[in-house]
Amino acid sequence: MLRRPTIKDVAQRAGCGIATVSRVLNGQGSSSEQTRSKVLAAAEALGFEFNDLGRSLQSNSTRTIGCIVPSLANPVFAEVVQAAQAEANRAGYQLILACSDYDGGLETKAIRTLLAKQVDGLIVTVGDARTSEGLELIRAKRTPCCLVYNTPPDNGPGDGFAAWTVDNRGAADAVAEGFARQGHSCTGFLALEFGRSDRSRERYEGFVAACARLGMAHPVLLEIEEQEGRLLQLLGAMLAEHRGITGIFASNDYLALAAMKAARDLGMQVPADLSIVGFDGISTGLMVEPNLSTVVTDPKAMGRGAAQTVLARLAGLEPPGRPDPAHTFSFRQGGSLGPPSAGKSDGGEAATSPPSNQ
Amino acid sequence: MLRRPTIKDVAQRAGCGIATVSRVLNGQGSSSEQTRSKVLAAAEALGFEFNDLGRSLQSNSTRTIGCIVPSLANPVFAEVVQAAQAEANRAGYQLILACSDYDGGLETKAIRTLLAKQVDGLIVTVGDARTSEGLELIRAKRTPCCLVYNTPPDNGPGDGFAAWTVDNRGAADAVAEGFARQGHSCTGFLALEFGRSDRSRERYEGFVAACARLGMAHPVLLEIEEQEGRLLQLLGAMLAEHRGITGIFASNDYLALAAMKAARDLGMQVPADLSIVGFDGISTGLMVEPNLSTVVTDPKAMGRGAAQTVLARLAGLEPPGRPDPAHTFSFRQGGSLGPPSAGKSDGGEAATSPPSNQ
DNA sequence: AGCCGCTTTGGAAACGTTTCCAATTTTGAT
DNA sequence: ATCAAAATTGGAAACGTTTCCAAAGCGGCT
Repeated sequence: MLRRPTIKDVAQRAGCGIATVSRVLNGQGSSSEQTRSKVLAAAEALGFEFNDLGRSLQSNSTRTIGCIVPSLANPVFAEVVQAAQAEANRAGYQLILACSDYDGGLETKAIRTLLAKQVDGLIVTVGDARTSEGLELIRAKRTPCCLVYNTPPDNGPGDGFAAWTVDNRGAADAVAEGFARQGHSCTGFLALEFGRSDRSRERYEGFVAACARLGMAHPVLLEIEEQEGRLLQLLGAMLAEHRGITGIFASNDYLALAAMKAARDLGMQVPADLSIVGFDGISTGLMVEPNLSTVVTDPKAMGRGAAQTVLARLAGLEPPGRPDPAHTFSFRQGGSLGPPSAGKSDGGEAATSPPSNQ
Repeated sequence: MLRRPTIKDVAQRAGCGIATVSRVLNGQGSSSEQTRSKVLAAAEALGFEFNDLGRSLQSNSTRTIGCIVPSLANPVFAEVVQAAQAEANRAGYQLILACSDYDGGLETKAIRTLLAKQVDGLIVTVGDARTSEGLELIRAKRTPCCLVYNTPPDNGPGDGFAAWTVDNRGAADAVAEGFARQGHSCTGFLALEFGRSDRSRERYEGFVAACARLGMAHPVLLEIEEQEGRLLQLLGAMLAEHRGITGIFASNDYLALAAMKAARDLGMQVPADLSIVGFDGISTGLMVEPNLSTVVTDPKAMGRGAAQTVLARLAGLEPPGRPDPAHTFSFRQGGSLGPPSAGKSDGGEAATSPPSNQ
């Protein structure tokens, strides 16, 4: 009595064929009242539950959607996953999750594994949509897929993929304008794992372009490597090295918050000595003093949208329309962005407009 | 050319039997150099990849572990999942994730679905281990399972399950001592979705017992329902209603942080007018001013431990030893816990001193 | 040449399900 | 009663894989 009962066991106990059991238990085809009750009784008595493997093998569909994100430590992705899952469940699909840990090798491996498991669709955030091997695999297998927080490039593996994403360049532009409005000219861009996230790269490029457009100095790229622990010291060293910087644009809110803490620990005032702007709009940003200025995005909407896109494709329907890029983000002015204090506000190209208010 | 190539196609192209292809591609059994290269060439040419469904059906193992947590919005569970996933991957297993959204019905459904998918093992945090239907299903199917953050009861569905958990009562005791040491006597316990989390209940019960032991007043239970939005107002109303309270123990850090913000918005000083202690030790707690006093737990260790326990059972090995309950948490004294200000510090039964300030 | 033992090979069964189809039973109308 | 139509039923194939087992190939030994 170790083995789980199969449909055969039910058939035997009910004294009928397996086809009949299948029909009764799935409520399809016709069956007499008498057989129906016998089958039901047998299934009940044995505690029978279907085995999805046989089912999926036969039906060529697993009612399963794979989802790959860099990490759940970032609440943005946690929300994406949560929303995608809710949406998938509503449609009777299950989500299989994998995290790539910002590692291209793991990313590829995860995609390969999920494809082997015959997921019906995929929702994916890759490190770099221009070079991802995993996307090649997905394309080769023609599995419906939607990118999240990645911009599909014009060529390369990601070309032609559906995507729900944020207008990183536009958002970076808004941030630059925010800095300019407060009278900043000399800024830095803070990124973690810069090479492993095309989002980060796009934000940086957009910021660089916007700074140029606004006559601000070319932003200093502050790239740090490690995640745990030493972040504070690294940041301290960088701020010490680049004294002229009056504002920092961090590629995500976690970094921005860490930078705020580091600045405080270094005896600097935010925003008087150093303004900080983040990206994502995680809720923690609203809990700190001063509030974090940031680019607010809607990860739930992204996850939901991506899921709907994949599900629509699976159902043969029209995918939902995607939002106007300009509405994929909003700049939230918080207390962490203010005019640079007199002592620090330096020349640069923007010296013409001194801070005026507040 | 729509259909994905199967092992049969490879066999045909290589001019051999499917058994041979299976052996070559899996590197098992013997095969001549000549056949090997022909098979490899054919597989390569066709872009063949194994279909895990057939494989799993045959081998009666999916190399898949199911994981169910209430929500990913809580970073504690995000970390649990992350750690469990890393551990599972190391052992060649894949994690299938489902979130129950703190809903018993969804929880049962998710467990049923994962069992139907023939997961080899399960890592689960249920709402209430004493009554969970899902645990019954798992038990009936004899699927190896480890609880996380649940205490297996002496009877009921969870009885006898392995578990990696925190000593909630012990931790609540430490919190009560923390309050007592600072001179608090009249406290409140703040819980969200109280009935849906046996962790919350244990913390409350432990806190009640400890308060009694320490001669403090019976804590007021502040239970709020909604998650989004109105939390601030609700909290405000409660604090206004229970003026005598000088300290709040929140059942998790999110609530604690929200409470801190609410207190501030109400013009109260933390900790002078109101001390706040949380539970979990999420990193955000260290970023706010003042620091959040909290019970620090190690969700990564829990996730890792639970995964190891399940994996060991699958491999027929001894499960790893579980930590001494006393070491499953540590009380972190932060700035949000201090002595009550003179005006508010009241005596004994709390009714004796009417609210005085603000 | 004959035989033994080793390597290599492929047919076939099995895993649990759905579904086609043909066979059987029931129903209803004459 | 008879017959056609409709309802019910179960055998068998199919999904893609692994593995058992018997057969075939082959080298070297007497």
